[in-house]
Amino acid sequence: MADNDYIDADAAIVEGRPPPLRVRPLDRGRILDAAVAFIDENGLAGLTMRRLGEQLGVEAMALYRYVQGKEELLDGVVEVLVDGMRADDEVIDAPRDGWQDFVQRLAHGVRRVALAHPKAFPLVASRPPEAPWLRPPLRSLSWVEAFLTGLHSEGFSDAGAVASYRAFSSFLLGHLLLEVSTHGADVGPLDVLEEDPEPEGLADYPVVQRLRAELSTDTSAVEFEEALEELLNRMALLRTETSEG
Amino acid sequence: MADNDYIDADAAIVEGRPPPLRVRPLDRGRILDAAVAFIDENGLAGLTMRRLGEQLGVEAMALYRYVQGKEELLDGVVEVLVDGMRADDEVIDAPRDGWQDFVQRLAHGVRRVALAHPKAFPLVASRPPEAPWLRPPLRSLSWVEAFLTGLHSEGFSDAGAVASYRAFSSFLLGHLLLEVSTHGADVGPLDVLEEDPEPEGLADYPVVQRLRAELSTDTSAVEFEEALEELLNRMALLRTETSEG
DNA sequence: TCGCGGTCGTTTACAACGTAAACAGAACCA
DNA sequence: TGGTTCTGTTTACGTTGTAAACGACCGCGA
Repeated sequence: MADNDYIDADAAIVEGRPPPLRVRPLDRGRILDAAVAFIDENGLAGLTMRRLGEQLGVEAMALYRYVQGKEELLDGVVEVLVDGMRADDEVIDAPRDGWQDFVQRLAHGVRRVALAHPKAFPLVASRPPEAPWLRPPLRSLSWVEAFLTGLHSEGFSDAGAVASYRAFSSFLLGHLLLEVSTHGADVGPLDVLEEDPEPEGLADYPVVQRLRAELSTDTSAVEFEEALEELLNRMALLRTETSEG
Repeated sequence: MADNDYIDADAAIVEGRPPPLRVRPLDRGRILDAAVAFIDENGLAGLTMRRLGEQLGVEAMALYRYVQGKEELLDGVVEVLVDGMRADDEVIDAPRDGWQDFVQRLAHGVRRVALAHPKAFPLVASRPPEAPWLRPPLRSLSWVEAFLTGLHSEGFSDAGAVASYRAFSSFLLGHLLLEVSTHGADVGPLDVLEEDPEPEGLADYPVVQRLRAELSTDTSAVEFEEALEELLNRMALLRTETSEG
């Protein structure tokens, strides 16, 4: 497509303008961001090397200079999301108002990203971890380091910190995937989610039919907070344990 | 491929044998079972209409008489798994030794399937639910009906039963996906998981490096039981609540 | 016995995909 | 100026999901 939309670099130079470098040099970061945006809009299944290139004004093969292939591109998307979980308003790398506040801020950072990218978040959960000591969704070394160091500095034992890491992981995974799954998760090629679905097949399931409204209402926000509170209670127990199991 | 490996039906009939119907008539159930087996062996990414047909001794297009397409096939796989969660030794459709035992048996039924099919289980978690009142992983009407009815018969209020359903769902999702993700989840085309990975990049992450062994050890079995116990405690509170939030 | 629709699987075909390899223009450094 | 490098394009190939036409077998009524 790009055939003569190059900028005349020579003309620019003689006029004293800074060299415009064509249109824009393209780099791994831009590609990854574009991929996230694409998934947000079109769903994971719609992501294609060719279409992603098109969105960047470039041919598909151009991407291969910055990512090894599609698999690595998806890993990069996960990387972007995981890193994005920390870039909150403030730095949240270390506890400042106690470990409970620390953990709360981390949890909300993760949730914010999950809700911002509901169609991409399942990737964070389902891609195989790159090391056995990294579990989704906190699957980056710096994340885990920050988490363990933070708890450690607040009086957690090694075992208590590790146990907390696991409890925190499964808490986030369960609640956020559930929340995100109601709000357009995986989604096939191009799916049209019908709004108010079949009231027919429910005949054999009277209880579901009766509680259909309650089951459909989205209470995930308060549930998240309540469950987070419980997690903190559990972690408080882990903190004061001397031995462990 | 099948060109003359048809059985001579006439010869069979004159000899009094039952009509052999070629080799085997192929049906939706066999296709779905084969798909599950295929994912177990080769991973989700390796599943292909052609390869699945090949495994069934049939051309790819033959499958299209029983499933609409690949999307519907994957939905069928989820269906098989979800149904398989109930087919335990005993029927677990109703409480018999109290609701706690009931919930425990359900949980272990789900866990058994997740561990039996670690590469397929993420499908149960990440496919979009077919109705807003069904949440993964208990995403079938009969499952939810059994769950709610069971709790209801044990003294749970409507709101308490629904809240329990949600807590149960996110509990299962979190713990089982975490467990399964360490044991070969999504996995790309054909991936060779290295065993003992890079000890190099850990230089900047001393705490992770020091706790690397603890982080890698698999304690999911006991964690599952402990967290299940906590869930039961939470549900016990839900049961005795008169009003709700 | 004949034929005739129905069922089941195959064959052929095509657009779209991921990606290797060769290429071409711009940028840079001598 | 003339390579060398950097960046994106072009071309090409094998694989995928799937529509459409086809053909072999079955069971049937005449």
